[in-house]
Amino acid sequence: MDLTEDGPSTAPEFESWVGDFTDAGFFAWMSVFKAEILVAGALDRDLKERVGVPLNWCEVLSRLSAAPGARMRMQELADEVLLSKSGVSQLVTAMARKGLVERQGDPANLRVTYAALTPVGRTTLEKSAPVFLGGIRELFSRHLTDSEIRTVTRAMNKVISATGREPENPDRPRPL
Amino acid sequence: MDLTEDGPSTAPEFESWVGDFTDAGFFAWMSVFKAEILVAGALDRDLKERVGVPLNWCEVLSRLSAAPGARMRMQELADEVLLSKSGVSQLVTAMARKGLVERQGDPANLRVTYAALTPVGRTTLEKSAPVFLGGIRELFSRHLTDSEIRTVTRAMNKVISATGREPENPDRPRPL
DNA sequence: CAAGATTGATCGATCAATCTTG
DNA sequence: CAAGATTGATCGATCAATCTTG
Repeated sequence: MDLTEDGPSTAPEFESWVGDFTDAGFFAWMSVFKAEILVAGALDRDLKERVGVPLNWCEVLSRLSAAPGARMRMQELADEVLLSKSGVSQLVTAMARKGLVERQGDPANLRVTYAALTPVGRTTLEKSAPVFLGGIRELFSRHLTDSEIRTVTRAMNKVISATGREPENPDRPRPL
Repeated sequence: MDLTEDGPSTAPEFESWVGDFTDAGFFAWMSVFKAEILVAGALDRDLKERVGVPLNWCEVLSRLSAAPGARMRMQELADEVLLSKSGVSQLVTAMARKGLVERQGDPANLRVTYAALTPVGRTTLEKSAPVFLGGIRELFSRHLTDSEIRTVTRAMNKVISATGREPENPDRPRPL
């Protein structure tokens, strides 16, 4: 914990640096924490019920479809969906069992494995994407003004960057 | 999905109601999604490493300490920490095994069970709270302006309310 | 040995089934 | 029967260990 730098909303100097369960930053965090869990949960139930595919799978399908050749290295995929290497390995195994993705080796570099979208996977993506996007709108963005959407995005992207990860890049969108 | 009502950021009528992976609402959601996962993960690792207690446990301790009599019904606790009934039951069993909480029956109503904070639990809370709150500041609120904190809180609380849950109430804070 | 990936053990959470009390 | 809680089966994710290739 570095106490020498001051952020934008640091408490006055005569207060403890720790803050307490009553400060505004704490409630802001709690609001993000709860909103994410509730919306992601509802989204996941929706997708399972209406398309038979969990939120995670939907994310993977959408990322693969946006990648060149509709495929990605396991490592890279793990990074994008915020899963561990082993997590992605198991996930891809499960999705492959359903025929949505396919493992492909690279003859030029025998160390890497690609996860590749199959035609069935693409069809499933086309079915799930409207539910996914509609859910995000109904559960989340519908309740915010354009200005709030901009502020929230900017604020959360700063938080993401501070962890050393890349925020989502709107200039590299995911076409359907 | 209800298509008859219009929210603040609905697309123009000539566009599909579904939106696509490129719209601002989608990127706002992704930013919240990622930020929550990354911050909660870092917070959890921090707490485990420095206090030997996961984020969930810390939440439970803090909620119990804020409750009248430092105890809550299992049901109520489940609701506050966004876990299922069985989830809380197992969680309390695990925490009780470490002596942090205690199950208490109510002689007046034999159906309910209380989870009560023990003295050891209170000591653990006092050790973990600074790490918890410091982590939130370092990982999250430090990177936001006061104005962003206010906007994010208001926006996420609207989203939470729309799911039918209660946002955190700053007028009922959690004293340490 | 480092990079990339997988496997097996384990942990945490949910769901469905069950139990007890009002 | 409904409310409150727990138990057992199962699922998803991680970590540590292992395997293969550069």
